[in-house]
Amino acid sequence: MLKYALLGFLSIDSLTGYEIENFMSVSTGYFWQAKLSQIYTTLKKLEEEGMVESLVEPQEDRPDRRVYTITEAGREDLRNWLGDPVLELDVKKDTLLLKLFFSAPMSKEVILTQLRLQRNLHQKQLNIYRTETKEHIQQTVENHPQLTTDVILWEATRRFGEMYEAMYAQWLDETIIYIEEHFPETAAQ
Amino acid sequence: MLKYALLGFLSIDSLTGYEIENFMSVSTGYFWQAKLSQIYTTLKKLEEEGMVESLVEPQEDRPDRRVYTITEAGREDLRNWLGDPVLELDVKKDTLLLKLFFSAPMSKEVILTQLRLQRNLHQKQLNIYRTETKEHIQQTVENHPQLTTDVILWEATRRFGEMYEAMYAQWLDETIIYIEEHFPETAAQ
DNA sequence: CGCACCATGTAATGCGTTACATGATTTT
DNA sequence: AAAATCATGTAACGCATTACATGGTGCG
Repeated sequence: MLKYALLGFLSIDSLTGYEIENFMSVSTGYFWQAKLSQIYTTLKKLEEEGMVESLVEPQEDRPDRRVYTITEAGREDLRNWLGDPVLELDVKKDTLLLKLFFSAPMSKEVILTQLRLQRNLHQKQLNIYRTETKEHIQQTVENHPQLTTDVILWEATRRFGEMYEAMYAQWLDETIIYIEEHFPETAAQ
Repeated sequence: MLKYALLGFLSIDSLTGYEIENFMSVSTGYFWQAKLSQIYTTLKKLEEEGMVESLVEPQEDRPDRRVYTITEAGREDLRNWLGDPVLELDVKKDTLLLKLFFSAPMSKEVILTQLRLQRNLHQKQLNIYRTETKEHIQQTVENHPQLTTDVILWEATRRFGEMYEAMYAQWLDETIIYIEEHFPETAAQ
């Protein structure tokens, strides 16, 4: 599926693998990520499939840049995928929830320490969505007015991130209070 | 990490791979899932590592049941993992968000169809958390009063699922209205 | 008559991460 | 002096899914 993320970025502009990784980490990164190594190998595969083409720009004192451009076949594949209805919900693996589920043998304090730490992490992420991510989107529309339609959708995904983190922090607050009041002092086992 | 989910289930009771899959699909399934094939191979690996032991119960007219029991080493490994602080947020891959992010070249109607379909899926999942999952937890505590402490934590994860789906549905409602009012009628490209 | 449930496993394939390999320029 | 940025790629490994292989019982 990374395939379509790459085609998506290249449908906006021709880019190198390195540049795609940069954009990804501040945009789709919160719901779709990849390491550089996987981006490079996937781009290579996409070129073999005829979905993208690459041109090498020689550089001095640095590795040459390999700039990828989407082909018409790539655009069509992307459009078909975008139009395909999403019929199933993605399972969202969550380490904290998994630990909490099996934490009955742990002490109340260990559980609360976990939850309070998590509270900080989610609050930080919430602030990122509200400041950095928001600014990033606003600057894009100022510098590239032709992306106004894209920006409407990017802002919708940013707003999702904001609501998600606010909900997570809220749930943690409630859960911390509940555990403080109802979890037995001594371990169950 | 599936390793710890399996140790977690076996820390509550001795079970077969098949039974673990059944419990998983109605409990941790929403934040940690695995296919039977992976469960079987992982249990085998855990036995080689000395974390679990298995006994074969012969059966007639059916494959013999292989019942796994957690060892003291397994319990210790699980406890260590449960106490380890979770320092990073899991990236939650979301196909719908990825599609939406790159949907600027699609028509307004295609996008709205996607979002409305998704609205139904999340509403259904919300109902499952509110009815089936809730009943399942209540029956567990009635049939196994010694699991009262576990059930406090299971209910917390169920509540997370409920809040998550309610938030997702809410975001979809707002996004649908926003797109209806602000997305251009003709494709941007 | 077909489907779901019970019950176990292996093999092949695909997706993703970590480690390896290189190396100049710019910022702190 | 150390770390981050720019810039590309391969190799090894680990985690996850799909397909293959087997087969009886019970329900609608």
